[in-house]
Amino acid sequence: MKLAELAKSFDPSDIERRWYALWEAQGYFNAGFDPAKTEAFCLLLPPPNVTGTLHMGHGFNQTIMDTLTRYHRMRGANTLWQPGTDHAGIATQIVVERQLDAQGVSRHDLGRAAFIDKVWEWKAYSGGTITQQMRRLGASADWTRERFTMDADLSRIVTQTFVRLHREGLIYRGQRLVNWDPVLGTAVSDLEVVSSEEAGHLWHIRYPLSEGEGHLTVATTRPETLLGDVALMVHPEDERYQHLIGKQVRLPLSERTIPIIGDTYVDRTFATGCVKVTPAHDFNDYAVAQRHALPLISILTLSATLNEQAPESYRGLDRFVARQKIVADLEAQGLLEKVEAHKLNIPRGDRTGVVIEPMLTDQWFVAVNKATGAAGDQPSIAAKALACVATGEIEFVPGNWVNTYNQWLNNLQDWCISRQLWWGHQIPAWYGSGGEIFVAEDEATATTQAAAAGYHGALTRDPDVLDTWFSSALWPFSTLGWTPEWTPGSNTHPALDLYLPSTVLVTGFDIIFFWVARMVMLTEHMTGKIPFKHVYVHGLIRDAEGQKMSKSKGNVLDPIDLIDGIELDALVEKRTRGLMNPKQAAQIEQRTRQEFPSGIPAFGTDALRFTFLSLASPGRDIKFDLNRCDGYRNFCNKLWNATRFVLMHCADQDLGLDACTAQTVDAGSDAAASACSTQLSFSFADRWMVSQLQRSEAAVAKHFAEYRFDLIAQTIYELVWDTFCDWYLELAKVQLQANTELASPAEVEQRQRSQRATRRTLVRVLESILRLAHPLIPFVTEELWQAVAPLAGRQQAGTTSSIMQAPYPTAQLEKIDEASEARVQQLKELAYACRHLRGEMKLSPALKVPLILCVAPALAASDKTPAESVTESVTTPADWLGLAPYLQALGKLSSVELLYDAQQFEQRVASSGAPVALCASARLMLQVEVDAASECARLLKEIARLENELSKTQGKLSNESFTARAPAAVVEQEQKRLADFQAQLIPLREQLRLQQTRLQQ
RNA sequence: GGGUGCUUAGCUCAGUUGGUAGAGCGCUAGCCUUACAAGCUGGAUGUCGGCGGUUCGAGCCCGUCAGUACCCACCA
Repeated sequence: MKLAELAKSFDPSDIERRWYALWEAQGYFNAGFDPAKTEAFCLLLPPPNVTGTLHMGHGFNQTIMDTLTRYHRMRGANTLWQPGTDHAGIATQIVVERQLDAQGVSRHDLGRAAFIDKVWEWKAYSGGTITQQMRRLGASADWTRERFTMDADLSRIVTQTFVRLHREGLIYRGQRLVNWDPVLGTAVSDLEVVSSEEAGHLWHIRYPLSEGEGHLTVATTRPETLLGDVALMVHPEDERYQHLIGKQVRLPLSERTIPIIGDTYVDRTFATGCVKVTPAHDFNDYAVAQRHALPLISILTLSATLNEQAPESYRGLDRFVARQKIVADLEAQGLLEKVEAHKLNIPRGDRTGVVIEPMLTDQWFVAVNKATGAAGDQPSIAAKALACVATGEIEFVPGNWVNTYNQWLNNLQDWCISRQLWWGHQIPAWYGSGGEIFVAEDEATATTQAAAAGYHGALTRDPDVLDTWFSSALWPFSTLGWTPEWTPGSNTHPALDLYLPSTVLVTGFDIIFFWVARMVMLTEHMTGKIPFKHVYVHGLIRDAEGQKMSKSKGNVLDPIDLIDGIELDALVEKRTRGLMNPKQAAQIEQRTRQEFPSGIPAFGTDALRFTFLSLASPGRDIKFDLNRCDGYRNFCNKLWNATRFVLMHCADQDLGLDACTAQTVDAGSDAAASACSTQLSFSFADRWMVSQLQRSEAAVAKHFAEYRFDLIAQTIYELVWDTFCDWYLELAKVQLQANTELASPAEVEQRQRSQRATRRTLVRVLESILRLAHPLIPFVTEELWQAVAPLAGRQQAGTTSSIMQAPYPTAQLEKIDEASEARVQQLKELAYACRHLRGEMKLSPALKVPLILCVAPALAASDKTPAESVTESVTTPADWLGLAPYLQALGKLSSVELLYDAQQFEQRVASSGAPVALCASARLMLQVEVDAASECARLLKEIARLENELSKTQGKLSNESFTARAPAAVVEQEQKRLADFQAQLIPLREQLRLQQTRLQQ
């Protein structure tokens, strides 16, 4: 590509789609199976809901995964990013049911088969949305291996796993109290219930004693469940009630009498200290009933209306309607003592928002705490999952998430895996007419099993499906083509051999329980392998105020809108469309218009990705700040324009590549290096740039190893902007200036060799930077690399290779050049001193002024030996002369005059009264007329600053315990500072005296 | 009740063996400087939440208090 083709400004939309399509078509994302490669890197995409759309959390999560994948791929590993989607049983079924509702049809009207067909239709319609959006983010997942949890092969593995676990006694069916969603009509797991504090009441109800006068008063938040009470309970040591234990009370509104029992579960200090026991409708009461062998009386139907166990007048009433009627009836009978306002935690289904009802039902469970092994002598799956982390085989990053993981697994109850839904993996269990249970991979096998057991009647398959997370838990091996016959290393299952365990799981903390722990349990048990080696846990993306993004708050950002930009009206429409509560629309609209008065500009994918990465500090949620996006779009533009600069100076120029190819220099061969030296003459600035590059490369490698994406981004940002653009390009401009006044042919020759070296450094450093940055910002780097790589000898002109196939840069520490670094450091300090002086003097940037630079040792007045400073690394007049042209350019100087005689310098200062700055032992004087008064003020300020520093340092050094106990290097450093401050103060005070004299005249 | 974070410039955040407090954005003064005004150059801005301890020395380590956020468990 020629310079002419690189637009003046960077336009992301133009390049993004083009490159993605090409990468995918070329198969660059495909899993690696190269036996010659020693490393393997594998990532599992946490499968998003197949019918979902991309949100900021996905964008963040996937940017991290893609960055890791691209990094390891370029580093030469066999690489697989395994994508796929989840059938998301409950969520998807709800969506389709709502669509049917809108047409006035229920799923029961359709019937199971027709309903499932409808869901598949919906999946076919909307199933590609999220994976298409992932592509917009640049996600380099191997789409040829994309899986869906309900694919035939994955479903088969689900069944096989279920059957095996059942055979091993680790899956069982039983009647238990489970969380029941009465609207959805299914059980849900503990994790799918969210409790939040809501305003309610505490009803104080009198239970008359069966014998004699009096009553006990019970406080309850759920008066309607009174009909299912089987006892009253008091604390056995409660003196108020002790004597009543063993007596009976009459259950109000019912003909039953129930006993009074004692149990230490009761808190004597809360309410009346007397509790009703309703084991069929409360988890704690259920446990009490088990302890006391009490009966269970369920008074609710599965849709939470009162059933035939309730007195006739209540039957058929909804639980909340029944509550009102019961309270009214109690009041009428004088049994309602009082009603108090009371805040309590209400459990709701996380998908439906419906109040969850503990319900006694038959369900399937995974026995997570049951010993495994044929003889029952092996640890439970939960214990094994704990062990994988305890031994360090699986490592959490950041490490403190281990606590969360351990705590959960240590308190784990059996996992209810059956759901009374239609969309999902149907449970492979068949029932005989007498309740016989046959679990098998298919009906034929079940029939055979039944026959063997002596049952020859009809079989009915269990209508229930499995919890979505059951199939998700198998994802690490089900996506890799697992079969029960797999033995590791047998070459029959190459993907499993290479990619199980995967390298790292990248996830938010919210699914450690849902997914991470369950993957560890089931993958370990089924395959004997851990599912992944590292778990990188990242934070949640929040809005600018730190609020969770949610539809109802109307603060959701769509990553695609940040990439493409969106008009205000469209954004408002999007945020207010389809609200559960349409009343919020006005407020959301107002806030949106206030926050984004002109909509959201298009930042492009690279800027968005860079923003995510630079915000990815460990252990922190992320307040997403659009200003950062803006800044990183500017960064992409900076890189773009730096490339324009390099191309402008290097395209069609002699870069010395013929004698000295990129590869041979990389190899560090002496022969190549000597061939180079005849053509190339690298300046200290060139060597400094190369040296800085090595340091950044080493830093990036370290940060990748530690998953510090924020620091990777920061390192690259600083390398590009500060080091390469702000300094090296400016230095290179000086080196590339056409010098027409060279006298001898030898000087001309030397100039050519030097400029050739500079161009070469420009091109090769830029080319390395592009590769270094590619995993973070893939699109702009690819686009620019196409233009730069041929110049750098990395790519043959006219070929179609990609930066994706180029190797990742690694630091060559032998190229670190401390001497050149010291010289550039000195040059920078001199430039800063000039600029600072100019600023203080309020000189126009357009005005070029002469500089007189005194480099004689000016410390004669000090009896201390000047400690070594960077200045002393430049020793010869020739070196000083070498710095002059750079300083002239960087400091906007018309000329640089060097003085080696301090006295002479001081005379010049005295005669002109010009401002002087200090830079280590060098002194700089700008030859400009200054106002003596303002110069005095400036000097006083500077002297005061130095005196303050000086006294701090003196204080330290006069402290004997400091000099005695601090390390020698630290003491030495303080002594050096002291000397420097003293040395600097001398000329400043002299200068001040001079200016004050002028002022008086 | 149990657990985990966080508190550093106006805002968002870095600060990894304890040794001179940083970045971006914003603010401000000035610049169309031959890659970039999505830019360049200069400047201002901090009792590093409070208190106590360890140490020659603490933003960092320890204790404690306060504020704040989240996770788990739910006293009916």
